Amino acid sequence: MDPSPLPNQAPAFTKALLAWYQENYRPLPWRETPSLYSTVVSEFMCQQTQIATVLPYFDRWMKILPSFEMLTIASESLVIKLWEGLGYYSRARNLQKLAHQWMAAEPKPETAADWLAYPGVGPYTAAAIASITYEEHAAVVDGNVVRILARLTNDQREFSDNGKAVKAFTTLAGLLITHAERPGDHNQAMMELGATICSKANPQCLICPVKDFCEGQRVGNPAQLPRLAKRQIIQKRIDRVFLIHGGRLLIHRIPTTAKRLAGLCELPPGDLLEVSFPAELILTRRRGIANERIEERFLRIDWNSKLHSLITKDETLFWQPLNQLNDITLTGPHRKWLAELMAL
DNA sequence: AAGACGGGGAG
DNA sequence: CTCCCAGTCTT
Repeated sequence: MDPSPLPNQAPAFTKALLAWYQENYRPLPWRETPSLYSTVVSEFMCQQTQIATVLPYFDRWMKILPSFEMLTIASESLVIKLWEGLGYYSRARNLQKLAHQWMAAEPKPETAADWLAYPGVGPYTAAAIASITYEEHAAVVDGNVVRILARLTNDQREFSDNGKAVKAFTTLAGLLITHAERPGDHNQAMMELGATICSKANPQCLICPVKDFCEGQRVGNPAQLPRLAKRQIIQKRIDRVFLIHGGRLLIHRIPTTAKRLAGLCELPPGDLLEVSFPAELILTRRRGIANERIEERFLRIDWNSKLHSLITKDETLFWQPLNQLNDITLTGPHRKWLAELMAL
């Protein structure tokens, strides 16, 4: 006899899930002394970023900017500096805008619908804030939840992208949280389950607290779900210059009007300085950006008068003293690779 | 409905 | 090396 459909078992499901969560949750810093502010900050940082990466950033941020009010007072350059290396810098700018809006708001936003109007807050973050801080029965639907629900229902559909999958499981996620005693913990438990037990690779079905509700586990291959189409990877290559002159390093400040990394600093692109071979190739590094695969080649060039005129003419190029490199905000990889370049 | 947005950890 | 993660915004 087939088991009852999952929605009919929602009360028992959330009960089992919460019981497991209470005994097994990781003591993350934003769970120690929860507040609206710490919840908002952690949710912004965790967008598209793994928890382990976020931890040191979160701790430093909360020490320096412990409240919405402090965040509104801070300079944008400090905010970006604290975000250096996390990526998706619009999150940091949106977070500061949000702080300003929240300070001015009266009455204060509480529901997910209220929060959805704030910059940088989409369906996921709105539900997270409303459930964790205000115990609203709003379900988060992210990659973790999609994976869990696809396996629970043994859903074999193939989704062309993550957005489609999220939409497909939003209704079910909402049904499951309806009867949750503590909606905030229910949502966090779903994410915790996805991060630890119902992981993408090698799910630990034997110790899963909701395996009795899982059609995927009952029928066959939960590890194969969900079925998501993979995206094409684009290959790129860029040459950059590593030039030190008079105790200063040549830096390129990305225009604030740029689409990506606006306002941040980087090692100057070679084409900006009209660098041509032969130049001394001193380091090659690769990195991924979204669906791009970028190879960066670093060239050592010598200072000359032609460069001087180019640099003087271009306002995005400037000299930064070597002992003041921490005063500028570099892109994450360049911050890291600069140490290697200096050692050469 | 697509594409853009950054970076790093895991396997 | 490849994959993809506590998504959102723009076009």
